[in-house]
Order: sequence, then C-alpha cells, then structure tokens
Amino acid sequence: MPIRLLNKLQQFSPLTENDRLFLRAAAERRRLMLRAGEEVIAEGERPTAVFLFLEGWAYRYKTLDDGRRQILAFLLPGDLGDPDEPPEREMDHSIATLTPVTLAELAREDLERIAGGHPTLAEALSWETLARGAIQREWTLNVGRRTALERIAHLLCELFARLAAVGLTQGSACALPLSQAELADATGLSAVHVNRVLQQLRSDGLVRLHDRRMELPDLTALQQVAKFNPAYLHLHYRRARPDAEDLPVA
Amino acid sequence: MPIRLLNKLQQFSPLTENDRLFLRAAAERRRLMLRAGEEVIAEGERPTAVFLFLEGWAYRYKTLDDGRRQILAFLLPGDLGDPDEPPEREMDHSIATLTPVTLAELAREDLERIAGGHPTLAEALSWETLARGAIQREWTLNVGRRTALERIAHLLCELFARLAAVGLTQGSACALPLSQAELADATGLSAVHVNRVLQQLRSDGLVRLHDRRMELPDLTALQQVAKFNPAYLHLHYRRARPDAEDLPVA
DNA sequence: GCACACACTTAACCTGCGTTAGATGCGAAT
DNA sequence: ATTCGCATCTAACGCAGGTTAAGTGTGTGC
Repeated sequence: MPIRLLNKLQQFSPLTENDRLFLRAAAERRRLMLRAGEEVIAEGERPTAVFLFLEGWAYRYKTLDDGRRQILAFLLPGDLGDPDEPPEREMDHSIATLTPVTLAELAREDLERIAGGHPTLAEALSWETLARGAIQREWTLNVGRRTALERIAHLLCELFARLAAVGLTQGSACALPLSQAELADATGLSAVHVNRVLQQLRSDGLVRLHDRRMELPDLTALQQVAKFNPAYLHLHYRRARPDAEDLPVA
Repeated sequence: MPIRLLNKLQQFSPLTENDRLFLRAAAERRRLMLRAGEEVIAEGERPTAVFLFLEGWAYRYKTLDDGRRQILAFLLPGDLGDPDEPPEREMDHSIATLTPVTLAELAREDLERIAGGHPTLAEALSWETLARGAIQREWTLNVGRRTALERIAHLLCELFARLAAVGLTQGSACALPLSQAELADATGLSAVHVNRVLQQLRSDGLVRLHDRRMELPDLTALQQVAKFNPAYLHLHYRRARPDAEDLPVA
C-alpha cells in the first residue's frame, strides 16, 4: 500500500531513500483498519499515537448539545492526524470514518527519531502541519463569508486539489464519498439547500455526480465561482526567491 | 512591560527563573510599536521574525476580492504570531492592529535556542501553538453552526477568558476595542444584525458596553447562552490523570 | 466654531436559506 | 421477494439575518 504522504512531502523537499524507508517502516508497525461510520477517536479521549491516514476518507467534527454538527476538516489518504498533540491533552473534537479506512499509528518515539535524525523529513512534516492550519483558516472564511454556492464549489475545489496532490484523481474526476447531509455539515448549510445548490452546479455543467464520485468538467470555471485560490493549500514548495541583492552580479 | 505570555505558560509547566529570564531577554532585542489601524504583515509577505504581542489588540483576517472580510482570530497581549512559520513561506492572510500595539520580534535563533536548551519552555510554547489551532476550529464551528446570538455571546466569552488568563480583566469587566463592524466580520454577520444582537444581550442584562470596554455581569448565564465550553482554550494544564490501575493500592 | 469622518442606532423591506413533510429510488439484509 | 434504512429530491412555507437608507451622536483636525 502506497504511503501517499510521501507524494506530498517530496514536493516540499527532496527526501533521501533513507528518509522514505524510515517513514515506510514507521508506518508499518501498527496498522488499524476501520469500517465506514466508525469513530477513530472521540472528544475527551487522549490520543496515544499519531494517525497517518493511508486509505479511505475520514472527518474531524464537533457537535453542540442539541445535535448541530460542524465538520471541521476532511482527512484524506496522506494526511496526518494531530502530530503535535501531546498524549496528556484531551481531544477537543472527534474524528470518524466516512468509508473503510486504513491508517497507521505512528509511535511517538519514531516521530522523535525523525525530529532528531531526519531533518528534511522533519521539515516537510512541519510544512504539513502548517498547511493544516491554513486550511482551517480558509474554512472559517468559507463558512463565514461565502454564499452557499461559493461554499460548495470551494469545498469541491479543495478536495479535488488535495486528492490530486497525492495522485488520487483520474482526469477531471475523483472520489466523493459524501452524502449531501455531510456536505451540509461541512459548509454550515442545511441538507435541503445543499441539494438545491448541487442542482444548480449540475445544470451549469460544473459538476457531475454519480456513484460516490465527482467529475469537474470545467475546473477553471468552478474555481472562479468558488473564488478558489489554491495558494492556501501550500501544496507546492517554493524556497525563498533569491532577491536581487542576494544574487552575484552576473 | 510585563511579558504576559509568561502568565499563560506558567499554567502549563512550572518555568525556572532561567527560562523566564531567557524569554524576557529574547523579547527585548527588537521591539515594534504600531498605531491603531496599521498592518503588521500582509498576505503574500514572508515573515522574517516571530511576533510576540505585548500590549494592545490585533487581528488576523482574510478578504475576498469584492471586499468581504473574515476576521480569523484576535491577537491579545501574550499571544504569539506564527511561531512555526518558516520564513520562506508566504503569509496566506494578513494581520492588522485594532489599537496601538507593542510587540517583540523574536529572532529565530532565539527560538531555536529555546527548543535546544529550555525544554519546559519549549513544551509550553508548543502547547500554545496547539491551543491556537483549537481556537480556530472552535471559530469554524461558531460561524458554521451557532445562531447570531450564540456567536456574539461565544466570542465575548472567549475574549474574556483569554484576557483573564493573562491578568487583563478587572472583576467582571475587560477591554473590548472592537467596533460593531469588526464584531460582524469576526462572526460572519452584518453590522446591522450585530447591533440588534447586542441590544438584546444588553436588555437581558448579560453585557454592558461603554468606553471600549465590556462588563459581563452574569458570566455563567452568558456562557449558557453561548454554549461556551472553555475546554477548547486549553488554558489550564492537566497532566494525564493517574488512572485507577496506575495507582499503588493504598 | 465648524466640518468631517465614524460609530452607533433605527426602520422598512427583502431574500437566502432553514424547516417540515412527503415522495421516490436503491442497496443491504433476511 | 420483501422489508428496512438511508440518500436524494421536491414543494410549501417561514424566518433569521441581510440590505438600504437615514438619522443621531461624538471625537478630531483645522
């Protein structure tokens, strides 16, 4: 099974074969296989290991007492759970699966050994952590200030871009194992309104849905509807541009 | 000028006098004083140092092309900017001041020296980073799933709790240097509706506003309205409870 | 003292989205 | 084959919150 996290990390810094082998080995020691609809970890529990998602979709969420639920993030193959959470901290939210999921539990000692002995790997992992924060901020903007149409379009653009980054798109199509109720909880809308918005996106020829998959025939147009700017995903590493004054005079 | 970050950190782990002196010294090398309404750093720029806010209020925000703005977080005395941002990454959002602000620019070498030689300080700082992420998640929930009344009440509860953690409350009162338009941008509402909600909170005796300050005469009642659970702020350190099986038989 | 910019307030009106309630279709379990 | 559960879809209705547009302070600069 491919460690799709490596796909992303290698865009940030070139990893050595040694780095790759170390991460692969760390991800093999403890595997967990879950069915769809299971809890990975619940609010209030203490995480003992760090989750690395290998296959399948999961989501992070919080609920209010009366049942209102907000999905905070989707966890796709190649994503890390909460790498920096110390085990003495209680989770302030829950994680559950949407499809059958395979994940690796990374031991904290292995992560510490990465921090110690694999600097480029460590750097790439911290880049991942920062990208996660940036995505959360974009979601706050999405839910706070975009219209229903923009929100749904934006979410679909994000999912497509993130799946593309780990090689899980097929042409203009990819998996989308979400019910309309789940789309609603991710965008702060009602399920009925999500249905209305999807109808419109479909009739505008921007989205096609069948068989738990989506196709985006005109990604550029969809991104314009969503006001989607992929910069926040920080998927592509750019070293600081050498500024003019740093360059030797040619 | 007090380093209010220390107030928070000491709740997590007991710092040594040496730790405190080191942080204080690091925060004295480069000071910046800004007036109200100035940009601290803009989207697209590269942060060269790490900001430690000493005095005054600032906020993180993103805007859409047509001017819609979402405030993502408020930065209060004792808060850190983005401690883990590497300098080669471009900011995906901006930070600006609400009041006159004093901040320290921490040199990255100093932070590295903390990571190397001050383990409890480093641990406390990483705790801070995690709390920042938790707050961002709570904001996504706030904007996505709470009603207007709950959102405003929740924001006020959070601000009060965070100010209390750094010793900046006076009884049931604290500063609130926010216009209603800014409250609106933080909660995903319109300024007019914020006004309506504030009227209600006032007439219910839950909030009093005058002179850029707020008073919360009945904090418990306000927290109930907000469905506020301070756990997400992770303001109080709790070591893992020794479970029954870990305890020696008495 | 006056002009100006802003913040707050209020009112009238409007609409995007929520709510409720069914109808329809389909896959999984038995 | 039948039932059950769940997802999608539709329609009717309602309301929370947005929009527009004034009017009223109030502090600041000149």
